[in-house]
Amino acid sequence: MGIAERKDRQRAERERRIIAAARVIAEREGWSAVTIRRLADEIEHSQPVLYSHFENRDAIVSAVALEGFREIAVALRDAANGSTGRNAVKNVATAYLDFALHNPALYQAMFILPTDLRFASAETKPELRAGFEALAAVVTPFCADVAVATEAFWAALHGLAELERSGRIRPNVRSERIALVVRAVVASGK
Amino acid sequence: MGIAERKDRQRAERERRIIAAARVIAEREGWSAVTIRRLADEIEHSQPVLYSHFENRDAIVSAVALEGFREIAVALRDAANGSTGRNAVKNVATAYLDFALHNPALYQAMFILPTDLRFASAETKPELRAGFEALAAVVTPFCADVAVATEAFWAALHGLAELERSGRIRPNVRSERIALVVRAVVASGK
DNA sequence: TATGTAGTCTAGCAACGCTAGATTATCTCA
DNA sequence: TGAGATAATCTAGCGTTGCTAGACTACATA
Repeated sequence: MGIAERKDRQRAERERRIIAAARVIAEREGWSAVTIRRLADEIEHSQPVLYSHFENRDAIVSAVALEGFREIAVALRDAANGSTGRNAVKNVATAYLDFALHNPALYQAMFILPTDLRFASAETKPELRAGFEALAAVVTPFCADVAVATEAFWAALHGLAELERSGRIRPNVRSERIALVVRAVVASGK
Repeated sequence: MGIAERKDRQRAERERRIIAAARVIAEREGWSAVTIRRLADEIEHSQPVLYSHFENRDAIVSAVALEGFREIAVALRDAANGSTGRNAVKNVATAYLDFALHNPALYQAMFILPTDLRFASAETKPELRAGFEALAAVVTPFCADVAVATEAFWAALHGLAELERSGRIRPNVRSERIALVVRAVVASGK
């Protein structure tokens, strides 16, 4: 009987719609506009239904964040593809900032809002590793301790994204800052 | 008559107590525990009194953040004092991370939570400039475009602080990452 | 056709930021 | 000194939030 399967499919589809609605509302009106009641309206069900999918509101944010980690990994890999050495570093750095600044709410879910995602440990989900590894890949040719260098590279990019997003550094010299970071990564190698 | 002066003093003292209470609670239990009712209890007044001091809850966070900007400027200047060149860069970088990681709630108010503070423009308050200038001072010997280099240096430090605070990078290799950033700043000069 | 089970909804709790309007304390001036 | 104006403060409550207990409904099994 395919009844159970159909129900499973419908349930999964509903969950997808919750996550998609949360993301759209967050990107359009900010995360404070993403309320349980609003999401319930959006999927045309009552509020308790949301709690049969997610433990609480934070878990919904986490689900959106996870989507973001999958997407940024793809974006970074794409950016690295076809180029090597210094150019690869620059392309990846630029892609990272583009991603962060074009999807501010998504990036916020990934890095700012409280989530239950685990990092930097053995049980870190592969989705969360993928982006890090894309950064590591382009950094590798230039350094001895890849792990440390990648963490520093990542931190620089995250800092640039956050400070620019919150209006603390000048938007019009972004490429100069990127150039500086790229030069630092490349120079640290020799 | 000193009556008006006494009242002004008492009012200022009460405002100080509100800010101090907010900071203590935030540092102990997180910013979500900092509610208007809780602060009103703490200063032994009713809630509306708080709104005679601050426009809304965000303004209280901003006041705490401003305190943080004053303190970090002092910490960075102290760290730079007495050393020069490469050592000064390293001391300031270390002091920045120590400050951020020892006062997580304060740092969060300064950089993460929504506030009405203005940055990177003509009417930026001097308190907000001071820290930036302390960073600029130690970077200056090593670069042509000081403004851009300082922004990048700041971004790297902020990224390191944030990623470590949120458990995304390994705490036990902090000094290696700092060394790398310092090397990058120094190398970018020549 | 009766019974058990999953799924969903209605209704409401406690806590939140914030505020209108009543109340109390303080100052001014005849 | 006492009456009226002004300023400071409080009580009480609005609308909204995340979350949930308990009622209800639809469906599968016997």
